Amino acid sequence: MSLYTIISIVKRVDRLLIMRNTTKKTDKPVPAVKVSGVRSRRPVAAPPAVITMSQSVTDRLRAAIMEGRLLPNEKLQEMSLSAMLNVSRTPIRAALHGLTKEGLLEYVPNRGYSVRGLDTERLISVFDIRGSLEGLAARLAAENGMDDMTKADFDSGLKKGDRIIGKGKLVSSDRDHFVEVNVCIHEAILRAADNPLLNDMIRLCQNIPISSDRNVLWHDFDWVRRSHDDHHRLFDAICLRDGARAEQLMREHVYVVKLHMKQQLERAVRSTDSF
Amino acid sequence: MSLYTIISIVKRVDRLLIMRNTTKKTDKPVPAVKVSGVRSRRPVAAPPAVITMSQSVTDRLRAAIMEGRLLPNEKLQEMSLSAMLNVSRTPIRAALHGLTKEGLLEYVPNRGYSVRGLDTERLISVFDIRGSLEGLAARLAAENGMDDMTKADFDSGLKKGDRIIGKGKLVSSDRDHFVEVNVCIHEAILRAADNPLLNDMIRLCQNIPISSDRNVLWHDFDWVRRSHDDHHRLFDAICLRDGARAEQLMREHVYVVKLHMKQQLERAVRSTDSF
DNA sequence: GTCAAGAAAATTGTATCCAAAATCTAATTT
DNA sequence: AAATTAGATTTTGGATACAATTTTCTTGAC
Repeated sequence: MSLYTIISIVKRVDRLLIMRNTTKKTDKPVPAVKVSGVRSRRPVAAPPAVITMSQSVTDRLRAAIMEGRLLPNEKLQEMSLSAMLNVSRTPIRAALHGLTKEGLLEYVPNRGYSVRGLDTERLISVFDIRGSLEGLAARLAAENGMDDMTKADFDSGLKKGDRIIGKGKLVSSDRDHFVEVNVCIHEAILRAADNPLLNDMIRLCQNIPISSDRNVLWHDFDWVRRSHDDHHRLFDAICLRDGARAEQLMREHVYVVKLHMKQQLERAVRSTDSF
Repeated sequence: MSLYTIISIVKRVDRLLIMRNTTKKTDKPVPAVKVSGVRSRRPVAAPPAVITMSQSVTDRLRAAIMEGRLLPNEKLQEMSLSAMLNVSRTPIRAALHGLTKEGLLEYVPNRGYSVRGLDTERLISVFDIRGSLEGLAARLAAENGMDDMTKADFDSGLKKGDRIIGKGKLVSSDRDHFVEVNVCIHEAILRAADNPLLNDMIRLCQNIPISSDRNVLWHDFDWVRRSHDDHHRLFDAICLRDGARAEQLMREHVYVVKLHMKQQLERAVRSTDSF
C-alpha cells in the first residue's frame, strides 16, 4: 500500500468515521422457527432477515455519498475502502458495482470508480423526470383510490405540516420535521399508486445527492406554506378521484422545486466559480 | 457438482448455445496511439474500447432473458452458469447483480437469483411509466429542437415506414423493418431530449422481455398505419416546437400500445390458464 | 405413512491469490 | 530542458479457496 493511499485514508477516516461494520452476527444464530403445519416438501418463503455484508457496505457508501462525506469526482479505490471498512475487496466491489447502476458512481473499466459529479444542467434535468413520474404516481393514486390506512397516513402528514405552518414562522428544527411530512405524503401517494417499478424509478431520481429533498430551501416561509398548500390540494384531488388534476398539481409542485433549485444553483455559481 | 446440475446444464446448453465468450483478446494488443501534441502530464481520457468479461456475460445473459431462452422464474445458479459460459463465478456474480438492478432478475440473499416472473398487471403498468417518460422526452425534444442530423435520422425513419405502409399490406419480413423504424424514431427523440437519465430510465422500461417493442402485434395493418401516422404527427409537433402537443401525442401513442398489449394478454390468459 | 430432527450436500457470501492493465518514476535520447 | 520510453508500482479484473447458510436427504419415532 502506497504512502499516498495511507495519507488518503487518514484524511478521510474522520469523514467515514462510523462506517465500520456494526452488524456483527450474534454468537449463536437462533435457528429460524419453522411452522409445523406446513407441508413437508418445500417449506420455503422463510423471511431472509439477515443482512449481507455487500448490502451493508452498499448502504453505508450510499449514505456517505448522499450526505456529502464523499465528494463529487472523488476516486473510490477498492483497497482503501476495504481497509477503511474492514472488509475484503469482494463486498466493496459488489457495492461499487451496484451504486454505479444506481447512478451514484461513474465507472470506467480498468480505471475504477468515482463519485459522479453533477453539472448543474444535469442536476436540474432530473426534476423534469421527477415531475413526470411523481405526476404519474399522483394520477394513479387518484385512479386507484387510497385505502383507509394510506389515507390516514396522508392525513397525519397534512396535520403535521399544518402545525408547522400554524406557528407563522420557521425555526431550524422545522426543517427535519418538514422533510418527514414530505416523505410521509409522497410515500402515501406512491403506495396508493401501487406500481413497484415506478417506486424504484422515483427512488433513483432521489439518489442524486443535492437534489434530495433535504437540500431544498426550507428557510423561505412563504415557499413552504405554498408547498404545503399543494399537499392539501393533492389530497383533495386524490380523494375526489380526479386523476388529471392530481397529476397536474404534482407536476406543478415539482416544477416549483425545480425553479427554486435552479435559482439556488445559479446564485451559487455566481458567487463562486468552482462549485 | 451434482448430477442434477449436470443434467440441468445439458438441458439448457442448447438454449444458451453460442453464449460462450467470443471476445478473446487479440494476441498482441496494439498499444494505443498517443497524440504527441498533448501536454506531458496526464494524457488521460484514452478510449476504453476493451470490453470486460463481466460486461460480456451481462450482455449475453440479458439477451438470453429478453429473447426468452431463460424462462421466467427459472433459477440461475452461479456454478451452472459459470460452467456453461466457461468463466469463473466472479463475472457471473457481477452480471447477476447488475441484471438484478436492471430489474430482470430477482434476488434473495443466500438463496440466489431467478428470472423475474411477470404478472400481467405489473407488465401492463410499465406502459404507464413508458408513456409518461416518452411523453416527457417528446416534450423536451420539442423544447430543445432537433439538430439537422437528428432531424435527418427521424425523417429517414419516417420514409422507411412510409414505404412499408405504402404497399398496402404487411408481409412477415416487415416486422423487423418496422421495429427498426420505431427504434430509429424513438432514438432520435431521445437524442433531441438530451437527458441522459431519462434515456437510462426508458431503457429500463424496455428491459421487460414481453413488453419489448418486438412483441407488439405487427400483423394488424390498420394498427401499424395509425401508429406510423402518430410518428408523422410527432415529427410535425417537434419541428413546430410545440412541446405540449408532442407530449400529448406520445402519451397517446404509448397508451394505444398499452391497450393492445392488454387485449393480447387477456386473450392469451383466456385461451390458456397458465401463461 | 407422516412428521420431525439431524446429518450431508449443495449453494451462496467472503477472502485471498494471480494476471492484466494502467499509472507512475526515472533514465535515456534528442 | 523536453520528450520518449523502459521498468517498477499500483490497481483493477478474474479465479480459486474457504466459511456460512440453505436445501436436501436420511434416519428414526409415532
